[in-house]
Amino acid sequence: MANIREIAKKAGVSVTTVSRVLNHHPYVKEEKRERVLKAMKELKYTRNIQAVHLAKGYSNMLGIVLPNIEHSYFSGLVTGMAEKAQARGMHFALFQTGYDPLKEKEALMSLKERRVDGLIFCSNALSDEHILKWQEFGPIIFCHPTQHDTCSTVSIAHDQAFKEGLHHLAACGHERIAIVLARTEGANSESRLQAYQDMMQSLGQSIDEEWIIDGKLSLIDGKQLFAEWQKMRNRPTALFITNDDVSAGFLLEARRRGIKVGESPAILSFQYNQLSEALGISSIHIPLKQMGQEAFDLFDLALKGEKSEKRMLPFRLIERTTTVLKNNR
Amino acid sequence: MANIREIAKKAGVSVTTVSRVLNHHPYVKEEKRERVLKAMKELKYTRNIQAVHLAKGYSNMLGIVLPNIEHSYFSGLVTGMAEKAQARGMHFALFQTGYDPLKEKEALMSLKERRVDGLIFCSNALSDEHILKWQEFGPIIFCHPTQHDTCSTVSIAHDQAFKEGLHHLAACGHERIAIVLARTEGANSESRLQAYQDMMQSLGQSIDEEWIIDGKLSLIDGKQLFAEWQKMRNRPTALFITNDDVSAGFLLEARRRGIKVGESPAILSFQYNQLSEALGISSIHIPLKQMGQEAFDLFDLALKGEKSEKRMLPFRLIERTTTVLKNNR
DNA sequence: GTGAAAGCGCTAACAC
DNA sequence: GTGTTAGCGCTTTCAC
Repeated sequence: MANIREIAKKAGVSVTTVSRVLNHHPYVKEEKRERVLKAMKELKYTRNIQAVHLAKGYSNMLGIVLPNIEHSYFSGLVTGMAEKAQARGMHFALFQTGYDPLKEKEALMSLKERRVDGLIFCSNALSDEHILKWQEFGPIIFCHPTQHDTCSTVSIAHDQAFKEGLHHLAACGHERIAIVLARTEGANSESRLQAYQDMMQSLGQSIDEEWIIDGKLSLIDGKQLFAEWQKMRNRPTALFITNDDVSAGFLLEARRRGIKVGESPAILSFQYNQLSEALGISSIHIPLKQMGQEAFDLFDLALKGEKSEKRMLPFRLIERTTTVLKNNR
Repeated sequence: MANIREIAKKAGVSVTTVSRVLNHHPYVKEEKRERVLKAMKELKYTRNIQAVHLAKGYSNMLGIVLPNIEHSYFSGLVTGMAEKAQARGMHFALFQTGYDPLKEKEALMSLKERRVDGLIFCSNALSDEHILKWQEFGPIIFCHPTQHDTCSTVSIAHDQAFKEGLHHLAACGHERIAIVLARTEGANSESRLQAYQDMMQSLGQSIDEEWIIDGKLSLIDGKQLFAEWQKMRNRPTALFITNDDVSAGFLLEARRRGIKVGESPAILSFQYNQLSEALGISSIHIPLKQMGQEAFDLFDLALKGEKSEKRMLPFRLIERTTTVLKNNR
């Protein structure tokens, strides 16, 4: 593979001139530019991007850290980021963590090693503080709210959305409400638990510990959840499920067993993907693609040295068939 | 950020020795090694991976080329590849093409630029010949069968699977069978069309051009497909759908309208993901994750200079509720 | 075992 | 406008 020196020799110019042509520097005589271009074509030259990056001190590469790309929540985010990245001529690497802190650490190491110019974190097994210590090596963006003001974040107002969801269920006449989370130790979980407790208290309803369910992520988990719900001693009349795939699994299993979801059990979901739409599941819509796009924008701004920014995206509760006004007998 | 020279100075050794320590070269006196290690710790040293890659001439990076990560087929493949890549200490970049040949070209350029060491192609808007011309710059693996023997491939026996599917539908008593493809110009489409025509001929059934449907990719497309099916003048009794998401959309829409899928319409699907399983859709199971893993293995072997290899994975037709023996009245 | 020095391929002062 | 040259940070040959 030809390099810049060979091109220079062939075109009878210096390497600087070749470099100038390569980088569209204005001060190159047209005649020389053409000789260089010709030489490049003849030698089928392509610049070695690694050398460029080493010399320039960046990698033009974004790292996206997420638990699992098979989950529609994350693939939705990635799609938004990828669109923007592509438009900006930037590439990206995926770091799948499976919520493993060690894997997150590896992503952080890649930042320090300069494999990537920055990271967008959609996974947070490590604490925010810990992650943000690595900011000295490049921008880090979160897709969840955090109180640390040194980093940019984009998210919806999770606790507000969560409260609104609970209110909706209460307004439908439910008091015995369960919540279903992906992970109780997640970034949003604590404030959600608080909101849940507050709401239940205001309903004058004591919480059965069975009603706080976690570790539910997939369609299969949702199917299983239905079975578990049926077996509960103190069965809730409504489930607030923070993930569309789980909700879909629940609903499909209910239907399969001939049980209608709506009055009881009612389910309210989060995220709003194609599947929950097709199934008519009431859900709180998160604009995932937009969120991904804005996460990239924030990353790009941070690269340019702009100061950090917290962006809050709108959410929307969409009532479908799985939450209806309950006949309180 | 400290570099190797500063470490050398601090430890009172040469850069060579530092490099040896970094690369676990055996010939370093224990005492010096410890001094170096100490200096690295004190200066919080991390090697600049770009410099390493430039010097070594590789990037330790795999490029995965696919149309769209939001599609479960591709995220399934990626999951398999990512597992293996991670275990091998290799990173990967995603190239989403949306079936756009220009985007595929960009991935090929990244190979030539040495941004990635090789590519796994799960998208093929460009012809195989065209893509394989770029092999001089690094290994290229296909996830579809190809007659070119210079590259490694992993896939299931698509046409055989397709034939088996058609036979199954015929055995259920169907003669008026439609096929639903993602794209008629895809890699497998030609042989599928041939198999379809052969089968229909052997059933003594002429093909209505309405029965060859393409451009169906998503759940929404599947819902719409159901509506289209209902409006057909010459309505087929069975649809062979080459994609689980489309099948699921079709089935859900049918159910919503109170129409039972099984005898007519019957649907047979391809891929077998969680959703089609939950819905009880008859489907031809493709071991996606394994396919991804083996694709990576082949890539790794190719990097090591091993000769190319064609791997064929087993498929399995799983009968569920959407194909049943038809009462031919 | 160890170090000097010549790369890897490109960029960007700086001088002309 | 153009060329010389010193980096970017690491690896690796070669001599000792």
